[in-house]
Amino acid sequence: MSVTHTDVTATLDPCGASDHPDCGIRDMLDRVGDTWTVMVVVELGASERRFGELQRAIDGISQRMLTLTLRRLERDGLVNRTVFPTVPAQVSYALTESGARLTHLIKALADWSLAERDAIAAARQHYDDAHPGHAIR
Amino acid sequence: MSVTHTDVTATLDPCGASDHPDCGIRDMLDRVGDTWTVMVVVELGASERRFGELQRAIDGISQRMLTLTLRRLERDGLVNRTVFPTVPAQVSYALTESGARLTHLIKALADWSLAERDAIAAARQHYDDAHPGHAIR
DNA sequence: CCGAATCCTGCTCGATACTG
DNA sequence: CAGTATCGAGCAGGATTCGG
Repeated sequence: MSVTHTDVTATLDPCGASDHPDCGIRDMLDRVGDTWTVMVVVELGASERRFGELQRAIDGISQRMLTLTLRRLERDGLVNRTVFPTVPAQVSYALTESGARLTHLIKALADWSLAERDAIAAARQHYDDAHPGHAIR
Repeated sequence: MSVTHTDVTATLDPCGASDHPDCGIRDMLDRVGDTWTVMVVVELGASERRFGELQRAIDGISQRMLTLTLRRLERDGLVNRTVFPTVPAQVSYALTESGARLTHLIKALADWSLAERDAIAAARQHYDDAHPGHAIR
């Protein structure tokens, strides 16, 4: 009873799923859904970081993916890249204003995940029990 | 100055990027980031739908992906599947309570996307102008 | 009408090695 | 330290076909 699901379509309708396939929101969703983007933004949300610091902080990320992720974020104006002409070179990354706002969105994602995780885990358990051998994934 | 990015790490830290690789939040992010999941949930947020209706409403989705997406949502307890034993069979899908709450999250995503889309488009344009030939993606 | 099964392809990502 | 370049494996996802 508490939850009503009415106004989402109001927001999405002008460029919603029902209409033309590409509406710009997809680009954003792809980024948020990206494994590494979220982690990088969270790290940078804590404080400005250097390349190597990020790589060490984010477990399992490869040089390549860190580079790509940072480039995309930079391109989208969510991260600032600063090069210090020292030897060897030092490069620092920090969130921009837009990046900081992205941070709020990620917080919403995290809150939702934490709130729903138990319910979803239970639902999965129940489903898997009811459908043995039927591996969805 | 309006935007502070402090408490995100507070939320994510207990199972954050800095720590162990898998913390459950990733599962959720993967779903939200999924191309079709969001569209399906938005459609179902408007109203209960049948399989064929969904396929016609969501432009470009294949049978296969619609099936897979719905199965995952069902498994996670976000969608209820109801079979009417008519001939031929009719199957209806509707959001559960949890699914409706997911709807709120998606609204947050959509709001953010709309709010930032112009800034990001401009940033990209600027970046691409400054880095010609350097295709990030 | 709903969906499972099979095949096939392109793209993403990881590993590795090399520059400034 | 901070990247770029290249190659190869794995998997997501489209097309197609068949079953209930």
